[in-house]
Amino acid sequence: MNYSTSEEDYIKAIYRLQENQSTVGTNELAAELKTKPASITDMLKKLKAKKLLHYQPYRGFRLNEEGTKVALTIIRRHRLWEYFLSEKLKFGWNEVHDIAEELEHVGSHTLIERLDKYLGFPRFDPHGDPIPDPAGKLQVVDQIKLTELPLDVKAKVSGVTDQSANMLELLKHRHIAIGTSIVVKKKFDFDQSVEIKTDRNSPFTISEQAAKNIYVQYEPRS
Amino acid sequence: MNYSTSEEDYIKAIYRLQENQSTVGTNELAAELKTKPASITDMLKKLKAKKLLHYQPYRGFRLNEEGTKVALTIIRRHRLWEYFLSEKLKFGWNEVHDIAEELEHVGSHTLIERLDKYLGFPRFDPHGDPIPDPAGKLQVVDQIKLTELPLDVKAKVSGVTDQSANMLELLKHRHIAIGTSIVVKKKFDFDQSVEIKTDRNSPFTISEQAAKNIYVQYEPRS
DNA sequence: TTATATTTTTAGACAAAGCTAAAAATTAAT
DNA sequence: ATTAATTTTTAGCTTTGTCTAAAAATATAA
Ligand SMILES: [Mn+2]
Ligand SMILES: [Mn+2]
Ligand SMILES: [Mn+2]
Ligand SMILES: [Mn+2]
Repeated sequence: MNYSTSEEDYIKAIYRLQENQSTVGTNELAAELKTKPASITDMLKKLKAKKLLHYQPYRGFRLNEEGTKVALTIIRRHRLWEYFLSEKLKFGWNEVHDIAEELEHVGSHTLIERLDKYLGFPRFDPHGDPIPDPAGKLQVVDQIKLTELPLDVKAKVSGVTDQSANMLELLKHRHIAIGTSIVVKKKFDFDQSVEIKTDRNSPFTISEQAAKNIYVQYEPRS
Repeated sequence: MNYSTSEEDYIKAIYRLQENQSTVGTNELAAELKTKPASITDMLKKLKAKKLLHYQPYRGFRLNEEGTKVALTIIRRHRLWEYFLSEKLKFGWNEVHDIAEELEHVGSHTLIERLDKYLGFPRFDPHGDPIPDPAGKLQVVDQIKLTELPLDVKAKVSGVTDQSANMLELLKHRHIAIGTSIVVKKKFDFDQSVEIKTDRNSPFTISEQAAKNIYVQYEPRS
């Protein structure tokens, strides 16, 4: 089957939202895609007709097996292009997303497989997110939130959940990137903020809000 | 200004057609784009409203300066991607066109400039066609048709006009590619067919139809 | 358990891009 | 100079994907 750019973006957004919740709502998806709820209902009918999701009017929706597979191939394309842009064209990790958002819709199967090979079969994109394999299997990563890391244990930054411009700016300012070594020196119970130490900086404090969006792994990367 | 995928394909097709003739017709463009004449008329009105071409109903049309500039930036994107696909991803020169036809519509300006740099500022695409520079200037190439090459003068294949699958198959079979050294041994006045000799083959004959689509240059490449 | 608020769907419109069939203009042929 | 053939445009319909405003369903609160 072949899907339109719009359909692909909807599928991808539903996948993203249903990772946390068990079922996705209309308003929520409308906000995610910056469209209006009415448009969501329309598209849901089409995607249901194409048997990509379970959907009971008023009851919310969820991708089925086929829909999930489609989502993962789009995510694969997206993340491979992000890797290309960052690794080969030297874009900053905060610049790659928007361009990949367009490139991901170029359909050719061979294109993606050759790109993958050319890039050396990378397993993580520049944001630390795993790249699904050709069959749509996702690497399981043993990463934990920075807020869950025990005191004085050295770990490496492996991913960032919130990839908004604001968050990326904060990380850039603190010289935190994928691979940065990091140790939590203190947690303040008052506001859950954490004091951390990286190789390149003297200790500093970041908010809980920031910390819970940063993922780390114990030393050896899987 | 920003143009839709359709608009870009129309502009590019008009550019291609008006290279030979002074003015382009509706049926002609419809054939080129595999659409119906009525659709052409509709789109022409839009492009005229956007001031990209001269157009008098029933009288034909032609890109103006602005339209030509737009056409050349699309062609630039197309040919840079073709070069990438062929050079980096090892696609055959007969496979790159269709994929580039999609990639060319990804708009980011920086993307194209960085891609250009990454590729080492190539000046010709895999079919031997010149890549417009960032300002939209086209290399002038001193190439002539194989039919115009004098007898026994060594030249190099520099381009192919007809890039249909059939033509490319013929060239592949004869081991003719961009850069191949070639000498015309004889021209048959009866049907204008030419006998040629390449490095890798004993002499053989090709039709006028094929020969006039092959362009060659005298030894030093500009 | 009614009343109120929120969420979701429906109804009706619109712009982009395409098509078919019919009308109009232009060109070519008697 | 008519008539015939060809080219081009117009009129009217269709499909996607979007929107606003109103109606319906569900959830929350008094
Ligand atoms: Mn996208
Ligand atoms: Mn990413
Ligand atoms: Mn195209
Ligand atoms: Mn080409």
